[in-house]
Order: sequence, then C-alpha cells, then structure tokens
Amino acid sequence: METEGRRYHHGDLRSALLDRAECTVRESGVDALSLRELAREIGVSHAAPRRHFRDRNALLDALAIAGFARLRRVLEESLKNATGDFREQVSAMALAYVRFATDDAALLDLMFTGKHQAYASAELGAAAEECFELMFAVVRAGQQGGEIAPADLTSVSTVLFATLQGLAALTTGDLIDKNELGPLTTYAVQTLLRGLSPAHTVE
Amino acid sequence: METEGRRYHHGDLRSALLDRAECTVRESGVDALSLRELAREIGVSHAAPRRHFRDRNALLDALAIAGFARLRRVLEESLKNATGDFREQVSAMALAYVRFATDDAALLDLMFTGKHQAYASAELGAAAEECFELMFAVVRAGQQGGEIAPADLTSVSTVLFATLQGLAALTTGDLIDKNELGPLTTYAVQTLLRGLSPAHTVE
DNA sequence: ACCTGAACACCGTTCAAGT
DNA sequence: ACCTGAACACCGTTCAAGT
Repeated sequence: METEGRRYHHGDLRSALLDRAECTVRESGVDALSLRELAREIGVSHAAPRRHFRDRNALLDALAIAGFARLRRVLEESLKNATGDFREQVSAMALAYVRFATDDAALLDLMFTGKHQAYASAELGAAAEECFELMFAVVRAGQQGGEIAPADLTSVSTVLFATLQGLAALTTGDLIDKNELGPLTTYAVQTLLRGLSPAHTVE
Repeated sequence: METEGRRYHHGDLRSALLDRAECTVRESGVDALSLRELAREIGVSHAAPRRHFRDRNALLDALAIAGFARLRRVLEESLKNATGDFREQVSAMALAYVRFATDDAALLDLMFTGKHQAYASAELGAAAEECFELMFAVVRAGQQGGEIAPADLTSVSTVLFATLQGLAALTTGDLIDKNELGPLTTYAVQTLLRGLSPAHTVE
C-alpha cells in the first residue's frame, strides 16, 4: 500500500532521509552524518532536504523521536514475554533496555543528550515520557504488590533507570565487557531490589 | 617562575591551546571546538597547532587525560574530607563524582566516549585506570571491614560506578533536576549498600 | 624547532530560479 | 509544492617555504 506516485525524484524523500540517516548514525556515529552526503547517497540535490528538515538538528530530532518510539515497542515486548512475577518483569525490562542502549548507542546519545533541544522538543518530550512511564508503571506495580518498601516512586524509578543508563554507558565506553553486560545488569537489579525490599523479608 | 622566553609568538603554545580548548568545551561543548577559531583566539596561524597536536582528535585526547587527572584529585580530596566510616567514604566520593560529571559534562563525555581512542589511548587508559582504582579501593576496604557481603569486587564496584554515571547522565539530559542530584545520589548509594549488606544485619 | 600562507576538499545554510 | 544550482562563510588537513 506504499504510494507509487513518485514526485520529482523520490516517492517519499522525508522517509528516505530518515532511514538512510539512522543507518549512517548506527554505523558511524552522529558526527559522521553529513546532510550533503546523505543527499548524494539518495540521489537528490544537497538543498533538497531543506524542504523536510529545516536544518541538521531538526533531522536529528526526528531520529530521536523515532528512536523513542522503537524503544517503547522494545520495552513493551519485553514485558509481554516475561512472567507476571515482579522481579522477572523488572529484570526483563532492564535487559531489554541495556541491550537497546548498547546496540544503538549513537541513537541513544541522540535521544538523551539534548544537543538539539531547541526544536521539536514538545514531540520529543512526549515520546520520551511514554517510555519512562513504562518503567514507572512496573515499579508502581511492585510497590502496590508489597514487593518493595513503599518509598517515593520517583526516586526508586529514577535510581533504577540511572543504573541501567550507567551500565549501558560504561559498556559503550569499553569499561564493561559486552558479554558481561547481561549478568551485571541482572546483578544490579537484584541488588537494588534487595536494598529496596521491606526490611524483614530480606533473605 | 613561568618561563619568560617567549619564542616566536607564544611562550607555550601547547598549554595555551589546551587551556583555551578546555574553556570552550566547558562553555559550548565539544562540537563547538574549532581548531581554526582556537588559533585565531590565541593569535597564531591556523596551522600552528599542528606542531603540538597532530589533529583535532589528538587535542581532545589531551583534554581527556587532563580531565582524568583533575577528577582523580577531586576524588582524593573528597575522601580526605570524609570521616573514616565506610558509608561516609562511599557517599562522599559518590557526591564528588556526580558533581564533577555534571559540572563538566562535556569534558566527561570526552573522557568516556571513545570517539578518539585511536590516539594516545595508552596514556589515556592509564589516567583512567588511576581514577577507577580509587573507587575500587574504597569498596575493597568496605568488604574487608565486613560492611558489605563478600561478593565479586569488580561487580560491586562496577554497579556502583554505573549508577553514578547514570545519575550524572540523566541530570545532564535534564531528566533529573540539578537540585535533586545530591539527595538522589545519597539515596542510591544507601539503597545499594543496603542491598549489598550481609544478610542478617539489614535493619 | 616552530610558525606562516596558500591550497584542497569538504561542510551547513541561504536564495533566486526552475517545473 | 518540491527541487536545483550557484554562492557564502566556514571547516580540518597538508605542504612548501620562511626565520
């Protein structure tokens, strides 16, 4: 059902730009992304992208938004494939997150480091919020089920999130071996949950 | 005792470049650093820096090395000013780290994201190792003192380190309010230590 | 040894003009 | 509406040549 009506040179230049750009970013990092080269690869004049993205940062913004959408799907998927057990849910989501964050390190950088915040930040913010809300929901469920002590929801979620972000960052920075990321993530989650558990149920 | 013997135009071009570059990076980020502009600001031809740094990445490498040296001093200072109590030591170092990481976010990025690993990585690696060893030493002391369960030293240190890195990253990314970074860091450290404490001493 | 000046091959961005 | 081609002001890097 893709539209066949290619206009001047390309059916959908906007999508083509985004696809190619994401590919370049994944392979070579953000710094390697050149608008001119992108246009060349697609076979369009170097000024053509201007119609769809007012400048380089606007394109990066769009990439970040798409990234959050994909991350959300990845996280939802991980929850669906886990059992209903609280610890299982948290671990599954944690593993899915660090995998995404390290497989697509450059994209994740784009999503968080607000080097381009001046632009579509409303839409970007919304896309990001949806992802964070997923993590919050899991933690909230755990609190309500009495799995962890009833502390401030935001603090608990944020610390958990930060730990995952840090594990991914250290892996990207070659301080954690990629093969140890999984075990280390599980260990970190277990330790945190143990620290958060109601006092007398600590085994 | 600064050397007065200015040679062609500048007494010590290398130092001047590094100082000015660190300043620019701190104020405007890595991407804003231009070798030509740097040379212009210092009042030297645009090709002069080549004598001291073979290219832009080599200069960034040197900045990263200097950053690790300063971080090390900051961490050592924080330990000196804390009491001998294990939890105090860890908390003090943690707070010092996240403060450095957020105050000098762009520099920290330079220090970890190995976008320039191709060059002086030997020296850079050594400078980095000295910092990490400091954190390791504190954790090791805690284990030997029986403050935390005798688990794998590397795992414990790495998870702690990752959490700090993540807290800093989320703060830089505006997901944690700068005023909450301190309290949140203390909370994270306490939670982790509680999760790591020997089973029956959990309060 | 250290620096200059010109040159090369790239950028991002802008804008009149074409269809 | 969508794209082109030329132009502008920047880059990083290289290299002969100067002192």
